[in-house]
Amino acid sequence: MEPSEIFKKHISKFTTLSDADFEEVFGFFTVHEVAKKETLVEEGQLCRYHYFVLEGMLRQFFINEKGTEQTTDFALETWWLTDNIAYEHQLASSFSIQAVERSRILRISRENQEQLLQQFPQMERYFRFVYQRAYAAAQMRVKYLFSRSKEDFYRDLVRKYPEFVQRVPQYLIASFLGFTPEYLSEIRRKDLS
Amino acid sequence: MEPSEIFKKHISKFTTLSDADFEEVFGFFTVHEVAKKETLVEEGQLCRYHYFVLEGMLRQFFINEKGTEQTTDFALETWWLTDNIAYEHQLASSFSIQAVERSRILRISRENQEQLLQQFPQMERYFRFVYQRAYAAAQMRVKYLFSRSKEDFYRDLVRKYPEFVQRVPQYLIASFLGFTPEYLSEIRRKDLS
DNA sequence: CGGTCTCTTGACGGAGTTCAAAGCTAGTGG
DNA sequence: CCACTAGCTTTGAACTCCGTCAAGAGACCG
Repeated sequence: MEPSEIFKKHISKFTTLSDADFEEVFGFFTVHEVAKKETLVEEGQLCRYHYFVLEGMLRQFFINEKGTEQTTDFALETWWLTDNIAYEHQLASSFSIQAVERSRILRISRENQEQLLQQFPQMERYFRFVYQRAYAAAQMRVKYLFSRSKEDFYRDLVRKYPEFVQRVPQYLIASFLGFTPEYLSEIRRKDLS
Repeated sequence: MEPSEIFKKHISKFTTLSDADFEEVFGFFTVHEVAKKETLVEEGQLCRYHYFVLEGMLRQFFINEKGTEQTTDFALETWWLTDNIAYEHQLASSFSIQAVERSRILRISRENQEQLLQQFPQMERYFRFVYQRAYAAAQMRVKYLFSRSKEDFYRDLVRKYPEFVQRVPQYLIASFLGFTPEYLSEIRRKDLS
């Protein structure tokens, strides 16, 4: 499917735009191919763009005090991703963003997004939904982080998103769930017997 | 300060409304006094409203598997709070919401909020900012939860928000940081010597 | 096939929990 | 306005989950 088609389909879930308007709106974005493990944002650098995943998968992570990568988020098809604070105020980013797989994405700069919203106020509604949904997901994530043991994190993930667990290497699963690959290994061993 | 004044001041940070429009917008909300420990939303029940804190403090929590309250969020003056998923889709709530202190709040129902947004599209911009900010805060929260020990959680909180730590009982601090009151006590003892 | 990622195994240690009991404090009613 | 009590906070001992370190076994890519 064409990038514009994917994006149009997503927008039309939340707001209405004429075909002519959509063409113009789409002009604010650029399409990019990114290779597996390619970095889009580097922790500590400016975060200039907001990313929309057309195909593939991005992840957000930071380097913790022990010097290991802690993954905080994955973005799959039709999800937006950026370091919101760094993007909004054009500050140094607290996270890196990297492609997990070969991906196709849309990208928009801070200035373009602001201009887009000025010119097409209907897009305020679209982004209101996008942020509301993302916030709701983050709220549930926090609840989840507090409600279960690390062992349960893994078991639940396997039960709810088996294809995702297949799609992603184990060390990233461990990094996302906040524990060591060694411990993940131990859980998996238990599951076999 | 008058409720309408507090709210108007907040709205005007993000969008512009004429005085006449503001009057009408304000009509979609109702003002309420809530007593200390009064419950606004009960886990498992419908979450009918979105709350805006004028004065005082609300908290959001759930009952974890061990049967103890886990606080996930506090909302102070000018912050919005609700269970976003339950509110948006009018489903059973995953959280309870309770007043920590005697508070004054604004309240809007799901239907009214939708109608408000239809009638005053400028308010889409306002809520877009509200959710964007809340999402950004939640994103940093997740990073934070992964990057420090529980001992550091407490130390950082005291350093960054000493008035807040004074304002709230210790068992709520422990519940918010995700550890036991006993362990909090142990940390405090260390700090004295 | 050779080397570099990735995953597994096991021994040990420490941060944080649990349980039980005692000391404190603040709000309530008399 | 004082006294009583329920609810908060502190202590200490035993225990557990999970991280660390080190080393070996697979697996995948050029």
